Amino acid sequence: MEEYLSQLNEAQLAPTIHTEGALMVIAGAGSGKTRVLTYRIAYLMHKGVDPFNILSLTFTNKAAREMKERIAQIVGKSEAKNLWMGTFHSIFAKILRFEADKLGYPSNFTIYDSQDSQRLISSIIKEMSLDKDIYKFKQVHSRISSFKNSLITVKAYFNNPDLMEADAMAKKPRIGEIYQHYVDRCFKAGAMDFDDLLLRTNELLNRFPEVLAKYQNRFKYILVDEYQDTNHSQYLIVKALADRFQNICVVGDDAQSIYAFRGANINNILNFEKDYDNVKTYRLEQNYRSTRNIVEAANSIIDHNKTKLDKIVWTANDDGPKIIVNRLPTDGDEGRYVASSIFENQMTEQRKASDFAILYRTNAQSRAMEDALRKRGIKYRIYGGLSFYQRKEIKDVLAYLRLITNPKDEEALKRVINYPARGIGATTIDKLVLAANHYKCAIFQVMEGIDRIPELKINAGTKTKLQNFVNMIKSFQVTNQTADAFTLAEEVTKKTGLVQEFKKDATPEGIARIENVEELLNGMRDFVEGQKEIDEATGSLAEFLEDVALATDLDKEVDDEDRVALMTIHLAKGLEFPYVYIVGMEEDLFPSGMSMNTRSELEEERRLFYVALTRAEKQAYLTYTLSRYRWGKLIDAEPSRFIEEIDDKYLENLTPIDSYRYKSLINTDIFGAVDKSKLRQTKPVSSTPPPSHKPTDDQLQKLRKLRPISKGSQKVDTETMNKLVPGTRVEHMRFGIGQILNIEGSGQDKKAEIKFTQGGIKKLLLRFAKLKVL
DNA sequence: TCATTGGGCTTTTTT
DNA sequence: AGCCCAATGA
Repeated sequence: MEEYLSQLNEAQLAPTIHTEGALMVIAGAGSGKTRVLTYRIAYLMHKGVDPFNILSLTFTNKAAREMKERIAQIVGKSEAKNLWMGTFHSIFAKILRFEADKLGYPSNFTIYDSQDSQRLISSIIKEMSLDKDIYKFKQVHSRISSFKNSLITVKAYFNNPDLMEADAMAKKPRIGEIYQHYVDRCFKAGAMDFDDLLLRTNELLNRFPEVLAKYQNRFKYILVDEYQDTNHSQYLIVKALADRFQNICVVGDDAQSIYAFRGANINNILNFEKDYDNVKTYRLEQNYRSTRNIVEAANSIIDHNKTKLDKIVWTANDDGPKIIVNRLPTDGDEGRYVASSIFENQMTEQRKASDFAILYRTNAQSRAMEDALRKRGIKYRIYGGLSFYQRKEIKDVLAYLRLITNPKDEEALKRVINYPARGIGATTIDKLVLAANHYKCAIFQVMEGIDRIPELKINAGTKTKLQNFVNMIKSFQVTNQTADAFTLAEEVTKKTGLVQEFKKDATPEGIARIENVEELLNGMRDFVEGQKEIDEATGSLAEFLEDVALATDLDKEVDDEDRVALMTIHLAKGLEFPYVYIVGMEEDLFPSGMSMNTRSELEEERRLFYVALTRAEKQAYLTYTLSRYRWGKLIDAEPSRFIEEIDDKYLENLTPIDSYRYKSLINTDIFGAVDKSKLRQTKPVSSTPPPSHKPTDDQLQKLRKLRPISKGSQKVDTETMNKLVPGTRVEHMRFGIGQILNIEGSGQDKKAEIKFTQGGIKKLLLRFAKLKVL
């Protein structure tokens, strides 16, 4: 047996060497699933499987890179580099580039990021003269995105009366038309958005049996990490590719499913056993990462969820310190507390800055943390938020580069055609767009043939300006034939006047902008150098742009500087830190006010909390405030229900509970009044205590049986609930005024279907919806 | 056509 | 409080 396999425990070894057939690995937090995936691939290769035949889909590019490095250490670099390993988006973007002509796309198609998509949708809404207050571009985008992720094409949409009716009821009857225009415009621009990378892959595999066969035969072994976060579109791709050999291994943890909001379907993992023949399921339940206190506290949280797979996470680690809970007056104080606590731990425990992470629910919370850390002189790095490649100045440079590789790219064109200002104004652009729509071609093509379209009525001066622009781009295209990406980019920033434009601004921000552009150019130089080492890569501009489009903030190489990490909980998935501070543990923030209306949304927030807590190896801190700045205003806050849900024995409260402030929405009746007699009622009923050492199989069986499925502990005043009958007019905090159409379910699960004057029909769980009878 | 200003909107999370 | 966009005047 290979030496590396001895590093695995029994539970990890079994799925690692089970190479044939379909298997599912349910892996608790910190149970070593990455190790299983890595060694499994190494093992396959040792058994003689060609790396070309292995497809491994990961959640981030960083995870892929790290796994590849690890595998390279075991099987050798030259073998490992042939593995197909990456995110769904990056792997299938490569395949789509190769097969693009079959779908009528150019192989150098652009990838639109969310901002590009939203700008395009915005302009479509404007061109259709629709009310932008009703058709909000972000909402429309997310609606279209969800269609695409469910494989609902424009045609399918118009064939589905339910969907159309739902949009009509929401006062947005023209969503379908917007969708139609959006798809057409993307296609015409030679652009795919993020969702297209999956949708078009499905199209490719469905429409072309020979292509399907080719990739089925190629990918004899398929591995999917974070399977619980795959959406329907991804699910179908995997299913199609695995169909022939059925050598598929999916790894996931239903308790860490946190992407339902972008279409992830938890049923993919819950139903895996039905999808393939003879599925073998393995469980990794021993946590190696965290102290027992943290593991058990996390278990006590997830116990509140109804929908979950049977799984008991335990650890042999020490108890460790309790989770510290602290209440602070404001968000500023919260930041100062966290900063000084980090400072203290650094001193007393001799810890590096990189041993600490501050996790929050929303990016907006980072500011208070930053300020405090900066004042204390603690180095930090913020991940996510406005990522490097989303900054305006970077996008400006990239837009020129995009336009050079794909002149049809409409969003890139509109971004730079008059930046820096060259006298091509909105009127002219509108005319061009109109003509492009009319002739069903790209704007750039209209500009090239401007002399042949006299009806445009563009005056001679403007015409010259347009021609100069076209010629400039064309000359860059010539350069692109011979020069590498870095050389070209340098020329572009100079000749377009971008550099001069940026230099006009001498403010600190302006200087930072120039530095960012320099950093981008340096990054391109590194890229060109790096690509020379890879066989298939050409170091072309197109390749660089693809990497950039699909890069996440986590992927960016950083100097090895020792810094505290600040990020959202979503971004922290898969990472671990000795010390973790989870800040903003307040109702309406975490759980988010947007996610408290249905049980499933609330359960997702709870899983998010579970993810946050299980990032901690040694010590976790939870903080909340009494009031915090939101939307520029100081507003009152109350502690998150999630704090209450953890059994007290795992917590050390630095600020004992002040009973009148400590009210949770659960205890608030539907009229908003607080029933003080019920204040402490939601303390978790002590369930079967989690085992403190490795349980025997017998014990595990028993625990699984005893495990309560639902708590159903909150009582709601039935009398007030009974007032809510169909026809009642009610007011909701967020959705405004509406009328109850229907009531369903009973007791704790009673739901009302409500038609709101604005925002359409919503189904709300009465226990959580703060409804006022009118 | 361009620059400035004021108003409105934002905050859920991301490939 | 900050960002983006639209309206306004030069």
